[in-house]
Order: sequence, then structure tokens, then C-alpha cells
Amino acid sequence: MSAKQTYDSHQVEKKWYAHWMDKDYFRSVPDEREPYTIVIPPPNVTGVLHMGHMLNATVQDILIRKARLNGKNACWVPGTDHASIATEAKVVQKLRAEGIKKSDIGREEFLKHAFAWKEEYGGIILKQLQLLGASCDWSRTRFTMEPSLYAAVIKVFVRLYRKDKLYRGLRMTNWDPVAQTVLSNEEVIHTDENSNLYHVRYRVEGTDDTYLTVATSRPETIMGDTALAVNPDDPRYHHLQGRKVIVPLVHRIVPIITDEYVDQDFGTGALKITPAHDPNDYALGEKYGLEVIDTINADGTMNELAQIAVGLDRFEARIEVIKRLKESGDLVKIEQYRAKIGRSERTNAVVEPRLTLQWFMKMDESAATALAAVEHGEIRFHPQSMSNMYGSWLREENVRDWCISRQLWWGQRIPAWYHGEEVYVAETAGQALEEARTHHPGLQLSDLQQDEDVLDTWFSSWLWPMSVFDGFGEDKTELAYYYPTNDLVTGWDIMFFWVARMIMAGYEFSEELLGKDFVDEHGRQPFTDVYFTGMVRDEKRRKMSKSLGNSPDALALLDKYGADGVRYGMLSSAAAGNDIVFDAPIHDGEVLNESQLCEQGRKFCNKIFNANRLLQTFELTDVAPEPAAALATRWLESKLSATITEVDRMMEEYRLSEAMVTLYRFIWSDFCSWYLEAIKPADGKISRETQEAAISAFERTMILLHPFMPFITEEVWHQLRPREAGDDCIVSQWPQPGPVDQQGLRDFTLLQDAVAGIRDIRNQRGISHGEALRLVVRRSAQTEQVLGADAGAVSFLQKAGVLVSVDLVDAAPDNGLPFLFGNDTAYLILSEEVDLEAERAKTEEELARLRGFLRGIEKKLGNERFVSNAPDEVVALERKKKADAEAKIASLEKML
RNA sequence: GGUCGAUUAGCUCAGUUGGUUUAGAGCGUUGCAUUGACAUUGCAGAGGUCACUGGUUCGAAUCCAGUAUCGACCACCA
Repeated sequence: MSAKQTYDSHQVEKKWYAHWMDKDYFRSVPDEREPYTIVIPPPNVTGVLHMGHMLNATVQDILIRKARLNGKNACWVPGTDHASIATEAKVVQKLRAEGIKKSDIGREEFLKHAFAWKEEYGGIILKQLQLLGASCDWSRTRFTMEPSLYAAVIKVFVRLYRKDKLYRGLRMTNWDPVAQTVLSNEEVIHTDENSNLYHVRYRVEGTDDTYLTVATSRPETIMGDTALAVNPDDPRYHHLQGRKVIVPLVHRIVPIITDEYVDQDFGTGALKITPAHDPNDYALGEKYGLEVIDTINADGTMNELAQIAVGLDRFEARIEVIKRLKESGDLVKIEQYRAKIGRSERTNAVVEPRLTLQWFMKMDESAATALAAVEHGEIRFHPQSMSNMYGSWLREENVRDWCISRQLWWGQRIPAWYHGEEVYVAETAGQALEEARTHHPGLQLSDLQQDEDVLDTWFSSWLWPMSVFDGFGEDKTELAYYYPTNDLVTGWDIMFFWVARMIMAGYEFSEELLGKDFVDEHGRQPFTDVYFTGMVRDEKRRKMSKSLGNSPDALALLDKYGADGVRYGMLSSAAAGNDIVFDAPIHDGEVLNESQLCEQGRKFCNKIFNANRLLQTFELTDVAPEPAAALATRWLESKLSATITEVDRMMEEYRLSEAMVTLYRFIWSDFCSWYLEAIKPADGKISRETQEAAISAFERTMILLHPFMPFITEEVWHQLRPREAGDDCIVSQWPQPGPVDQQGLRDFTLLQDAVAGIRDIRNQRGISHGEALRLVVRRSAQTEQVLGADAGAVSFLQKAGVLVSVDLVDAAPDNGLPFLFGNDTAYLILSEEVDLEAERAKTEEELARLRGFLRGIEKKLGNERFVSNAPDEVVALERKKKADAEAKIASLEKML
């Protein structure tokens, strides 16, 4: 026999992934089979694999491989997202390092650089997914900025505009001064931060020493103040109503207005109004017709209108303004304060409320439709509780129009052309011109100005389930076959960004694209089920992120534990929607801590690998199977069937990690610890029939485990027996459960318990596992049935318990050590003296426990209402429990 | 401020319409054995009044109410 061996993941993974690709197993084309479709949540084109992607991809791969084994036409569409802000920021940074300014080279040139960047780094993440084993149809790889998907976005914009769902308007928006673009509300992250509340006094006009003091967190905006406000019911300020005050530093005279909005209990009960730099102030400004003085530039510096601190950044300006207020004596006090600060999701810059002209999509109708789709069950969420979060977002009062324009170049340019104040929206400049000419016949292309802005990245991602099948193109064959897709797997953090909007797009466009008959039959929803993965957190429960540097290097993990090991480790603690706490902080590719979860996965691979090796070492004979092996084989078949049923059910309910753990236990405990030990021959010779049964069971087990751990299962599949070309685990058939012999399972459990009892005695008395003992069992209906009916039972007991003999007797032997065998007693015959007192104490302890148990049952059965109200089978069960307990007690009493 | 969720062994978590032997797994821990499939593995042990208090029920970890603690999401209080 060869020396000890350990499973080596590296070479196996490389070999089989190449083989699968070579055989085109991941490829899907429409055919007569039922489709099963997943579209990947497209990662950022320049991103690198992190833990979130790995968890997400593992779940999708499990679902897609399971569907493939079930004979469906499994199609997993991969791709990447152009991620306009993130990618543009990276390209800008790279150019800056080369001494190039974005504004100097212009749009065309910049886009060339951006595409070059995409060519260089784009798709790295997809390559990394392959290392994990992801069985995507790579021939379908799509990119949100490729021509056909770009065209889809433009078409959709035009359609929505024609449907009067889009409008352009001057609004108070979230401005990112670093990226210098507007953001949607969802892209602003609000967190509590320490800040100060500055109390500043404004002198009342026409007085020398009457002041109105306001509290503000943003003193640098006072140069833009155009009013102060108090609550009309506030008695402190009744005498000031209708008066005017002088803004410090800039000496502007502004009115004191009254409005219910002002909270008397906050700060001083007086509020400064800066309509240009605060959404609420803007609303009040509109209400009272106040002047808007915009004092901040797009890059966050102060402009000339500020008069003070011109050219300084807003935060430097704050320091300067405070200094001057101190000098003028107008700063009354500074209070510590904890405030919500909004930051840009992408650049982390503090968001500046800013009045800008943007495109918006009306959301009221779409939101209502999308909400109904989940409420009515056309789309199911897993876990179901996630629909609460979804509901709270889409409820009418929380929905706001979607700001879809961005002041960037990397993205789909808005197809709107302007002629002065007029707007022409069309798919091409030519069409826009044509339309413009209906009003102005002599117009030339050069008279029209295309909108400089691009569309929000999510305005292309929301079409993903349709656009990847060219749903907006001429040929609808693919869309009609694959749509609606089946499962969407994503993190709940993009439920609003992405999931909700895809649902909206599905209901908005599917009928136009596929026709009413089609959607009436198949549905309008983009997917039928959404599986929300949890966030991957580090051992301190912080969300893993690049900025914290707490995310392990995914590639180092794969290298260390193998793809199967990592998949096992990630999934084993990942019930749907639950955050998973990952335990392996790795920095710069070096593993600092062991990941116990992945290590367990690695060991599991090793166990499977060696189980196969054992099977291969047996020497075959043509004799009939040993009785013990025959019994164990029948038991294993029942057990396997039960396991298949259980795994099927768990998969249907999206309880993937439980399904995997079930298989882990089946393989490790049932197959390896009990079954292989039972059939393992002493002389190395095994019946051909037993060997075949073992291999057959093991290969079906490999299929069951394949979705979870594809590489090791494929490898073992091929080592188990010679295979024809094309007979691969990945394309085999999911096994069907056979009959389950419940009585047989129960009887076998009894034998296992007896073996445990024997081992326990050996352990406690220090009897070597190798020393064969004699076992004597008291004869009863139960023991006769278990031991007498099948020659295998005795021989199994002998083998597993290491016994020279097993005898059924009517009277207790006088030198035996008794233990419970089912409801009866068995005696292990020892050569040495038995410490009767110690045994007696143990037996009495057990007796006391059983009596307590029996009392509980008797109480229950003595309860008239229980007997009359509980279902018959429950009562029958309790009676059985009672009888069993009584039999056991009798046995124990006899022992004493 | 509003809404939702969580609280089960030292740790991470299961527990699926309330009822199969007075709660399960993995890891960790303790003891013993082993290195002849398994840089290990096997066997066994300890460890939980299922957050707390009431209620519904023949029966509650499971349903209801309240309390406590934690967390998440949403919200324009300067």
C-alpha cells in the first residue's frame, strides 16, 4: 500500500475546470428542455474578488449545478458593470499620476483611456470566479457598456421619456464635490459623527444691542443666509416677528420669518435660512420667496458670492468664518453635538446639498407595481423577512423620484439634445434633428447641443435580466426562452439600488418586448425568487471592506484551503440572509489566522479522498457478501435514500447550508465511520457485490455533494470506476431516493447504540479496543428480532464491538458488566474483577433519570384532557414511550 | 423619531406550519486509544432552567403581550 496521502486541490481544480470548459458543459443554448436561469450580479469591471463575491458566486453555482444535474438547461450569465463613478474615479486618478487632467484631454480622449483601462483590468474578477469553480456560460459574458447594452439603455431612456416618466428639473440634490457629480439619495450614506453646534448672534436691525441667536452646524454658509426663522408660537421671539436682522461678516439685511417647521426645543429655537445649501432651507425659501445665494463651487470651495474665505475649501472656510465671528464677538458659544453626516458611497466625501439641473424618473407608479409584485408572491424573497425591508422602502411615503443623470463621462450619454430652452429626446442625433426641424425647418446638427451628462450606473443595471439576452434588440428568441429568470442571488445591501429597480424594469418593459400573451402566460417579473446573502463580516463583526483592510485575500484563501474547502467554509455558516462572520483575517496575501471553517472544509475533502482510496485497495473475490456487510449495505441504502429526500427538501426551501451539513454528516459518520468500517475486510478481500454496492452508493453521494464541492466530487467520481468519455459527475443525473426501510433503520440504530455502550465500557475501564470480549444478551422479543432475524446483526456487532461471541441467554451471567441494549440488558463478560459499587451507582443514576422521565409521561397520560384532545398518534407515541421506559427500568432493576 | 429583526452549550449557529424518548451540529475543551484509507483519525465525557415576566393551550425554544439587551433599515430637526 502506498504511503499516506492528502488531497491536493491545486492540480485537481486546474484539471477539471479545464475539462469542463473543454467539454462546453457551462454553455447553454435554447432547446426543448426547461430552462433554469441566473444572471450574475455584475461586479464592477475593475474590481477584484472579495469575500462577498465569493459567497454570492458560491450560492449561485450551487443552484446552477443542481439544476444542471436535474436535467434542466442551466444558464448562468456572467458579466461586469461599468460602475461609472468608481471607474471614472480610478481613471482620473491614474491620469493625474501621469500629469494629465481630465478637463484638458476632453471627453473623447478620456473615454479612450477609460476603455483601455477596462481592457487591462476588466474581467480579472471573472477569471478569479473561475478559480472558485463558477460554472458560468462564459461565452455569454456581457458588459453594461458594450454596444448592445448601451443601445438598450438609450432606447429605454427614450421610451420612458415618451411615456412622460422622465423630466428634467432644477432641484436640491446630493453633490459629491470629489467626484463632482450629483448622487441619488441611495448613494448617500448617513452616519453619526461628532460635530459642533455653533451659536451665532445676528443683530436686529435698528437696534444696538438686541440680538437673535441661532444654532448652526455649518457656519461657513452664513454668507448665503437670506432669512432667519422662528416658530410663530414661540413667546421668546414674539417681539421680533416682522423685524429684520443683519447677517454677521457680510452685513446683509434679511427678514425674520415665522414657520411651524421650526422646532422650539432645538438649539435656540431660531434657525438660519440658507436656501442654496440645505434642502429644508430651500423648501422654506421657495415658500417665502427668499433669495438663493449659492456660495459654494462644484469642487467644494467658496466662490466670490461668499465674499469671505473665497477659494478656500468648505471646511477650511468654516475655520476661517469661526475665527472672524470670534473676532467680531458674534460667536456666542460652541456646543458638542452628534449629527448625521451624509457621505458619498463611492468617494466618502461629505455630500453637499446643491441646487442643480438634473434628469429624474418618476417613481410613484413603478414603486407601487414593484411592491405589489412581492406582496402578491409573484416574486418570493428568501429569507421571507427581507420583504419587510423592501416594503418599507417602496411604500408610497418613502418613495422619491430617481435622479438618473450624473456629471461624468464614463457611462451612457443622455440622448437629449438642446436648442436653447427646447429639448429633443431621441435615440440618435439625426432623429433629434429631424424632430427639431418640425419646429425649426432650417436647423442644422451644429445648432443642437447634446446633454453633457451620462446616466446613473443603475440605469443600465436595472435592465440586466433583459439586456443580457438582447431583449431590446431585434431577435427576441433568447429573451423568450430564458425570461423570466429563476433565482437572483445578491446581498441585501443593494436591494433598493438594484433588486427593486430590476423588478420595476421587468414590469415596465416585458410586455412591450415579449407581447401580452407571453407575459400573461410566463409572468412579467425578472426573476421568481431572490436569495439574499448576508454580509460577510470579520471576527469583530465589522463589515468587510477595502477601506478597513479587513477583507482576506480571496486568492490566498483559495490557494490555501482549495476552492471546495473555501466553498464549504463560507457556506457552512451562511443561512440565507444571515450575516456570516468570517474568521480568517489575511493581509497582503499572508494568512494570519487559520480559518477553522475553511480548514474543516479542507479536511472534509481529505476524508472523501481517502474514503475512495480505501475502496480502491480491496481485493475482489466472487464469494457471497459477508453477513455484516450485507446488513450494512441494506442499511446504507435506506440511509442514503432518506438523505436524498432530506437534501431535496432543504434545497427547495433554499436552506443550502443545512443541505450541505446533512451531506457532511452522511459522508463522515454514516458512510465512513459506520459503513466502511462494517464492510472493511480483515484480510483485504471483499465480495465483488459489496464493493459494487459501496461504489454505487458513494458515486451517488458524489453527485449530491457536487453542487457544493464540485472539484473533489468530480475527481473522486473518476477514480471510483473507469468512465467513458463524457461520463462526468457535473453532467450526471441527480439520484432518486429508493425505498426507506424504517424498521431496518431503527434496528440498526439499536446495534449502533450497543456498540457505543461497549466502547463506553472499554473507555471507562481502560480495556484496549483490540481485546476481543464476549457479549451476552438477554433474550426478549426485541433482542430476538434484532439479533435473531438477521445473521448480519450478530456479525456486525462482533466486528464493530470487537467481540469473540454474541449469545442470547435467558438468565443473567454472574460475571458480566451490564448495560442497556434497547429496552433490555446486555452483559459484557470481563476477565477481571468488576467494581460492583461503582457500577451500581451508575446504574442507579440512570434509573433515577428514567424514572423522572416516566413520571413526566405518566403525568401527561394521566391528564384526561391530553388523552381526549391530543391527536391519536401523539397519544400512541406517549404510550410507546411509557412502555419503553418501563421496560428499561425493569431491566435496570434486574441489573441491580 | 418610525419600522423590522435578533436573544438557544465557551464560540458560530440549526431547530420548517406547537407534540418520536425532558433541546441539536460544527469548532473549542477534557480523557482514552491509534499512526496500516484519512500531516491524523477514532471513541467517549463535560457543558444549556432555549434573555426575563406573564398569557393562550392537554402540551410552548416554537404562538401572544410586556420588559431588558443588542443590531439593522428608514427619516430634512438646524
